[in-house]
Amino acid sequence: MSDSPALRANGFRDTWCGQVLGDRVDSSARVAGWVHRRRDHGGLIFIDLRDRTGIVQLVFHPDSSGEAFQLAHELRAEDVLSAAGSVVRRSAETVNPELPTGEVELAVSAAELLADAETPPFQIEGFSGEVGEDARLRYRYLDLRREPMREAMALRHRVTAAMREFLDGEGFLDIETPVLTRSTPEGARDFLVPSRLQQGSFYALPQSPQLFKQLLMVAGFERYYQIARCFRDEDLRADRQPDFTQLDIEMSFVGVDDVIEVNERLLAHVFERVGGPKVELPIERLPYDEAMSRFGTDRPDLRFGLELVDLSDALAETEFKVFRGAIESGGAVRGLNAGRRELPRSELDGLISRAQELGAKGLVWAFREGDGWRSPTAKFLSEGELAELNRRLGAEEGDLLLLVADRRPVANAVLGQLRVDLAERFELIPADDHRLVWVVDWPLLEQSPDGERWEPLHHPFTAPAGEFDPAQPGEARALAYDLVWNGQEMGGGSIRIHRADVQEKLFAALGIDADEAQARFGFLLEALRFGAPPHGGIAYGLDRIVQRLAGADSIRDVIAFPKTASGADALTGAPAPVDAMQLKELGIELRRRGPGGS
RNA sequence: GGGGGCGUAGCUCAGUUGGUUAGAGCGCCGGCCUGUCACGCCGGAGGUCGCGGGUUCGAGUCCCGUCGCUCCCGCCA
Repeated sequence: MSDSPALRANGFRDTWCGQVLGDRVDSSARVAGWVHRRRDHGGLIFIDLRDRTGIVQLVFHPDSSGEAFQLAHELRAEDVLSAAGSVVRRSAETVNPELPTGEVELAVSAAELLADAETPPFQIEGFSGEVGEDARLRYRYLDLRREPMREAMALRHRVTAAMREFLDGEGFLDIETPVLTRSTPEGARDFLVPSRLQQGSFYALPQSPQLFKQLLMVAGFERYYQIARCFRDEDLRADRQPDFTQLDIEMSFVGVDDVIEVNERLLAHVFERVGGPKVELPIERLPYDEAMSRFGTDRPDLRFGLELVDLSDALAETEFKVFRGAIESGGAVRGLNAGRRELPRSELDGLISRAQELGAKGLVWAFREGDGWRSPTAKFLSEGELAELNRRLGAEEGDLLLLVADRRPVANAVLGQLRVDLAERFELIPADDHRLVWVVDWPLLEQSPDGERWEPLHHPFTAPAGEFDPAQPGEARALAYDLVWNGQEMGGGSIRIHRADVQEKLFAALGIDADEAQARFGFLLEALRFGAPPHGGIAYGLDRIVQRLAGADSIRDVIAFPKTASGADALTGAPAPVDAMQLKELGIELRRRGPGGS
């Protein structure tokens, strides 16, 4: 092994691999990194050396340094190497146009093996097919060496850097809030942390810094932001992790338009800085009611049509019991025209299954044929009804029509999702198209599924538009806004209640009596009595934003150390049992789940 | 909590109707090679077919259970 004290005396490197470029020809360079690939020609050895910035080709000649040449012969993938030599221009026929550093190479005169590596469980360089997630997560530190992950992490950094740059320029202060806190009602299940000093009591990890940022407004900071870790103990999805990151923003003395205005400039700045899609300002705003009626969802994907149509009043007199029943019980018949399609019966059945999975009792499919329908349902409808449905759906010969008769929220949810499924199935979504939209004018409250209570659509600190009338809770509108990007929710926020009496009124409407309100949110109500400015803000799902910008399928691909679908960390083995001693200190006893237990 | 998909060499995968010795590519190991860059050529090693049970003369293949990964529904902004 070559041991070069001289090399190390000068430091391990003076140049990043990716920066060994044409302008350094005839100068010396010292690089350090990982052995990406070795091409041993017997009397001449090439090593591709990789660091975070890229790859450079090292050339080892036996006559320039026998010692280094011998070392190069023994190198293996992922060995850690420092090498010094002179940067030389490659001859024209040996230039590698695929490589940014491909016009030059480093003719090595000295090299030192800094660490040797076992054969990695999967290949770091490309061309090994897509590596399975089990292996990637188990050896995440190796997965992170691979180019897509290096790029994702660098992109994520550039995104947060651009966010900080913009917000700093706008006078926002970055202030941290506690991670050990108390449960706040964002709606999700809390992660709990037992207290040792106060046994039987628990901290909750924050689902968002919501209450603390409101307190910061009371404190007079006026403009705050934080790139904040948030925790929600719910099942995972491709775009949901139990711990995730928000860009959290709050401002004082603002209304909806003020918050939106700053945030539009923020988004335009960030996207421009990281080479994201061009953001046309102002971003389109879509009222909640319109989103629901046209797209069946509060997070519509505007990149394609297939809009929903209400058909109820064309069917008021229908003999078809399924439709009639839905309408008479206060529901609706809604439909969409998927365009001229051919689908085998198996796929139509698949659509029905999907509709049922989404909560519908059934799904009517039909193809327009002449003045009527080719459909199992056609025989239940009159000629006049069929003609009118065709007219309303804009159905032309051969168009596939889908109808759902149900309670309005169900009909919307089902058709809203089928609309997206069909757009993907028929490839109706233009590549490289991006549509941002603010969904605004939200209802403040909605009825709980059992119809017993009113619940906030956002959270209970959202300000109502105008006076809140407790006698008409369903009528109230919220000063709230969500940012939707290609049908995915990227962020949401609202103007907050800044008066204690209004906040108390809202708690009451939510069924939280004065005592409970005092116990859970007394500190907030108290703070609001000490001069709280009007304020509002927003929180973005940072992981989702970076995912979209990276074109990744899952937020796991833009998180350095994500959890698996079962909430485990495949690398560290968390969550894991703890010592009996630790439990004892916390005053916690584990009850073993026995055969008769539950 | 429910439904779907997957689990075979280090990695990515193939494996027919249940049939005798389970394959490929890449990687790995050894040898040769002075202009390669997915280097090339020659040779080689490497398997608890996730795990447990069952059916069968015989199971990678069929059945039951279980574990893990993943997608979706519920849940969750």
